[in-house]
Amino acid sequence: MGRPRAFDRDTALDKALHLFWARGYEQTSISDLTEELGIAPPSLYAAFGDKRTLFEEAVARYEADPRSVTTAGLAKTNQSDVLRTMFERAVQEYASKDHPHGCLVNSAPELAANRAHNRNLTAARLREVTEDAESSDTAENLAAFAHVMLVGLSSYARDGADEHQLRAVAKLAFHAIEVSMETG
Amino acid sequence: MGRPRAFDRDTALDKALHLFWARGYEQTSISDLTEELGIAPPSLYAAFGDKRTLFEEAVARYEADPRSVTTAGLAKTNQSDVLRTMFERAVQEYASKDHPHGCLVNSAPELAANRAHNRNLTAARLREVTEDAESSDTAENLAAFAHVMLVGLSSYARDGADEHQLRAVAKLAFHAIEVSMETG
DNA sequence: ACCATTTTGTAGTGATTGATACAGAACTGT
DNA sequence: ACAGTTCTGTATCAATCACTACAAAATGGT
Repeated sequence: MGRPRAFDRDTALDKALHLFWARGYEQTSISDLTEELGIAPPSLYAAFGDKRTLFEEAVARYEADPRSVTTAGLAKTNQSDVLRTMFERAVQEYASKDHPHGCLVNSAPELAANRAHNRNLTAARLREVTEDAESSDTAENLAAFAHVMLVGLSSYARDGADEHQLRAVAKLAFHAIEVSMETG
Repeated sequence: MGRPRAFDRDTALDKALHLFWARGYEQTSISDLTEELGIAPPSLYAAFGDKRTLFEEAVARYEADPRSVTTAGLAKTNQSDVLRTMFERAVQEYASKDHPHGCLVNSAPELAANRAHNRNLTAARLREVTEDAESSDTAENLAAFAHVMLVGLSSYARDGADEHQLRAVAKLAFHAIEVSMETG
């Protein structure tokens, strides 16, 4: 019913996501968005609501990606695999040339709630797959350490570090985790 | 000569620093600054130049503080002490109630050059205090790991983590470093 | 007392911000 | 063919951005 939309909403959302990813929420203006998406402001507002709503939908799209670092880790069935998978995925993704460097969620100051959610998911998963019951009270600490590392790796990638440099750091971090799990 | 300044330049710079620290460069407007500093725009511009120059001077003031995390670490005379000092200082400072949470340099996207500088200083110091010559080629990796941790801890503190939570993460990180140094 | 110099407060600059009013265009259902 | 609905493009809106023109006020030097 009515005049059909002249652009593809999904690809437009994807372009918006990449803009927010590269520049951040505040630094991305409506002018930037309408130019990049090739549409006029009224079309953008009709399709996505206001700027904040568009940002939230873009973040939701970002987090729904199965390539997501946290999501990939949660699929594993023991603590070591969960965390190694997260680090390796971060190393591969954060410096990728296919999209802006770093992690959208770990870069945006306004996404603290998302970070807390991911950290909680990780902690819950680490508790879930724990075999030795005595190390379960450190699941929160392990998750906190892992996500602190991810934030740091994201920043490092944004500052220009390549995959090789990220991996060198991740290797040290994973070392810490294995030692921690052994000593309980 | 001429009419004397009606405000103290040094305390004004300090207030500006705290505003930038809490909100970031782009998110801090001239209006915010003139209101917080209690002066009118012409006074601000006459005393500090434009916004960017004021920001740079504020950052210089921030980094000149001897309580600075990196500075404190560089004073130590062996690798373990250098890094432990940095972590402990970060844990104490990043969640302090005396000033905005986190680290100004590790939070601002526009301060990548400062981060690289601090990382290089740390790597150089770690190389300098190395006794075992064979572990010297990992000084860059150690420094990179440490500063990735610091960025992550800064973000964690900004997200609301308290000193206790930061210390739990830092303890794991320091564990990683000691293991790495032992295994060469 | 007067001049030169610097700061102050007021008021405003043009540019950009997020968001819209409005009219015409393009579709569907009857 | 026509009504109803939705989208598009132009042309804005008020608010805020970083920044400054201007004149009065406050000093030191002579």
